[in-house]
Amino acid sequence: MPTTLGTLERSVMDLLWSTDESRTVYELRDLLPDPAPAPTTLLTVLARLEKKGFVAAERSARPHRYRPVASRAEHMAELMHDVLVDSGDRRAVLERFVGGVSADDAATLRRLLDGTG
Amino acid sequence: MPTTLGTLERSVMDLLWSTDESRTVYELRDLLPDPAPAPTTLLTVLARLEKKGFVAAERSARPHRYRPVASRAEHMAELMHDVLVDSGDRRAVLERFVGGVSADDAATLRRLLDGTG
DNA sequence: GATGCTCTTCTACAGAGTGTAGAACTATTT
DNA sequence: AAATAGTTCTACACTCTGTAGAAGAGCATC
Repeated sequence: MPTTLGTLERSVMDLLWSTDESRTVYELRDLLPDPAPAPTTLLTVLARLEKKGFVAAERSARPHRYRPVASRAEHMAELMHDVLVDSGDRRAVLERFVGGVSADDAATLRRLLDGTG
Repeated sequence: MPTTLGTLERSVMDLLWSTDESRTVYELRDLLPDPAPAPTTLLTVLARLEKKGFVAAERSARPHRYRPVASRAEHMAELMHDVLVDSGDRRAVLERFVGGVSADDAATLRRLLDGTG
């Protein structure tokens, strides 16, 4: 099973991540740009996202409600960790990584590492 | 065009990344675990990797020689940057990221940010 | 320079993942 | 019970990847 997201899957996750509320298929459809996919399409996509562990469904509510399992930040940080893990040489990668971030990001990193974050 | 790598594509990149020498299809075939793919299979994969910008081919040599365009560390750092870029909230992601790395990695990060690297 | 050998490109196909949604089914409301 | 709203099942097309044979191109030797 892939851990990556297709374009529609990603759009749906972005919508789910953008609020603390859970969403129904019909709400999602209204939030997606024209031409919005059919509700059945979204339900298929949500079922797949659920199988992949990205969303949880609330099936007691009648239009079922969906919410992300992890926040966007959690997910993104996890992706970065995954990359680091199978990168081979962590130090070399971190060096390149730090060398490539903006001054702002570097400052943020310093604060976070200091616990002054 | 996807920027991700399939399993064989990744195996080939790992081999190319593991040395400074360029490699021919036949060398790669010998380095891959049994049962090794046919040379034509590897040539197809290498052509795709070239199109994706991962490898450069030296076509003057007669068994063509292939080398990675970027080092493994460069590639991995770039992946991490990519994630950060489309993560929405950089600070939140960095916070999660830093919070999740090992003590060793945190120390490495501090050194790199200090320039004591 | 014709013949064979080596190597590359072309073409093809199968399997997985994703976007897409109708048809069939289930639950709710009136 | 009938109508409506919502969900699941099934299906198909397209892309990506792994796979490699067939056909073509370049090279070495007689």
